[in-house]
Amino acid sequence: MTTSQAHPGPDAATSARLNVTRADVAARAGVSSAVVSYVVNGGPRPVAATTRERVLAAISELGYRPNAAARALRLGSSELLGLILPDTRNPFLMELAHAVEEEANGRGYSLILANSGLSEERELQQVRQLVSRQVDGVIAIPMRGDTPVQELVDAGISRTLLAYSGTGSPAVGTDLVAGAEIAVRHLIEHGYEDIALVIGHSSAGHVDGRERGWRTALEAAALTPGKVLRADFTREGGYQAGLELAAGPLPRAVFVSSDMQGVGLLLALHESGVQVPSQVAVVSFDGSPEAAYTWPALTTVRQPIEDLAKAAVDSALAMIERREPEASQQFAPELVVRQSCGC
Amino acid sequence: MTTSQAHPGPDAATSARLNVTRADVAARAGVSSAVVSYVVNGGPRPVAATTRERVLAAISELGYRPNAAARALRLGSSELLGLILPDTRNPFLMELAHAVEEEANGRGYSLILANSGLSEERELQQVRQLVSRQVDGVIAIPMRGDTPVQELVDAGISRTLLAYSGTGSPAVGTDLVAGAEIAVRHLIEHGYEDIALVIGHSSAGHVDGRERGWRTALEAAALTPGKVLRADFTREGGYQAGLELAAGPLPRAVFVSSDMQGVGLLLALHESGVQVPSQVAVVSFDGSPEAAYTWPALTTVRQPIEDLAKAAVDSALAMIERREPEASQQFAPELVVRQSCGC
DNA sequence: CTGAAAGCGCTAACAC
DNA sequence: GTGTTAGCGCTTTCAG
Repeated sequence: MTTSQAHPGPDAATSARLNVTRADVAARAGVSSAVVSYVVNGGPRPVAATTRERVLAAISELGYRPNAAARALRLGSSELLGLILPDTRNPFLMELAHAVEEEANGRGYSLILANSGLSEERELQQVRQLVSRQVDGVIAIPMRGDTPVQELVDAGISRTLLAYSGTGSPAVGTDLVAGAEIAVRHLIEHGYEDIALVIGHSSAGHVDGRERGWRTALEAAALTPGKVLRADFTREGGYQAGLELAAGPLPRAVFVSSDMQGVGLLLALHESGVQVPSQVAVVSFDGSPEAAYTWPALTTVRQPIEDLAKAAVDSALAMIERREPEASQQFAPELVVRQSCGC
Repeated sequence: MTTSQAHPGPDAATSARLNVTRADVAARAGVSSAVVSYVVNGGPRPVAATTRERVLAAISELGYRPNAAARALRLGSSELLGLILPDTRNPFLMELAHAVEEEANGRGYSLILANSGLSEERELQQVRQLVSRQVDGVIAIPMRGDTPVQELVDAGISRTLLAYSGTGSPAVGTDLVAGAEIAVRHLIEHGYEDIALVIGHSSAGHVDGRERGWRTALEAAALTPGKVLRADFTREGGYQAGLELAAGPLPRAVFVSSDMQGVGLLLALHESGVQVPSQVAVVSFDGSPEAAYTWPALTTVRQPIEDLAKAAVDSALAMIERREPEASQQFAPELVVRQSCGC
């Protein structure tokens, strides 16, 4: 194994074998370890300028990096956030995860990514794992059951729920009802009257805001709600819905509750020889990048991902600092007009 | 703040205020903290069955979760892996990340996701952050410069490079040359002779394996290499390449080096009124799910994501345990035939 | 402005 | 089979 030879780093003898500690730095700088602490953390006590110089020099000569585990143990705070998502392969969720990561990093926190794989049991395992790891907060898109969230509450851990509002914990989300209304109103302005809906499977006792918005927009225009197709929030789900749509009497337009489903629906329609938008117009939801590259490009309602991420991290950190829940927040989505609607 | 009231969890008084420690469990079970350690970790010393029962009971009554920071400090091992990717929004990379996460979780490791955002400076920051956090190993798709990797070497941290082979660290990757050859041979079997290439921008002193494979397959069939288009590995990059292709004299087929580019290319071709596959046939590379839902569906060369993820985690852990680098590994990709090639 | 030292929760060597 | 205890690297109070 070749180690550093002619490269400008810490000297090989020191770095070859493991950890440079605060004591090493202190010795090299001829100060106590407390002083090293003060300069590394910029406090809590002031340090003379010349001493600071010597310490900084020692740090870089030795290639010293503070040990976060020790710090976490001492402080009871790991500066780690957990992010639990139902599916880390969903492109929209990954956009979100990316934005959350940026936001968290910008505030000195790292992110542990955890995938609940759409199973509540898995979600519970992940929560426990995160609790064990002393994360300071958790941001989650939770499953329906609330045992996992309850464990966070019990552990006294900051948590904020993304997308779905929950059980007494602050939630940050997009206004789904408003988003669906925007989409459907746009379709209505095109003059379409028979407007179908593609949405997820209904979970007991809860009607998705997008379904409500679709319905209210239609009723407000004195139109009768069209066909409702329920499918998974996946490309395959949308594909199946598309086949079903193509089989029956065609609606004039469809509001599809996610871009992924929209992509699948488009394929099914193509394969069935149905023209979009001339025979069936489509508006979808989410605003993932993928939707801009379909044929025809999808008109979609964009969720304000940056806002969501920022608000979620804000909320989690506020709760960490003040140890009490924040208020929930909803953000307004926005229509992105492309070709699939007939524009 | 409402805490647990009528729910079957740890009793409220204990859990409302922070951490249950090993000592609490020991006291409640009437044993020493060492014994608690033995039952939690299943060793290193045996424990009598009845004692174990009492300890387990105390653990669940108190809702005790071991403190990973303390454990990490003591053991010098955090059971954390860092994954550094150039772009956490790239769907192919996310598939990979997902697979790595599954694999790591299955072996008791959690994953810290870090995004280098295609900048070497950012990559270096991320590496330092991970070193600080005492990650046991790092899996990375590194940028070209090797300072960041060198810092890992200096810190004595296990590292394995994904995709691009590097500077003395073990690398796990797909055999790009073979993959490109498979794609191009398939196009040749269709009888196409003028076969273009869409690939990334060439970086100094390095020819992408896919370019080499494209060339050798063509030469082996005594065909002259067609046009080479260089573009970003993004949908937009592929779109630009597609416009350029549509403008000039059309090749009979194109090998596109990534599905994302393929998606963009398809859109540009549609917009330009070029028929796929009848006028131009397309085969792309990666095997992302997205490629199955384009119109027409993309024939693509699938990278063996699961194998890559497993090998990368294996390699990282082997290095952690044995403290010496593993050998590099290459995996064979596989052709997924769909419609864009003319099949 | 700087030093000494206690202690965060855990593991494992060593005693019994 | 179980108990005692040192010490991992860090922060911070309390003395100088």
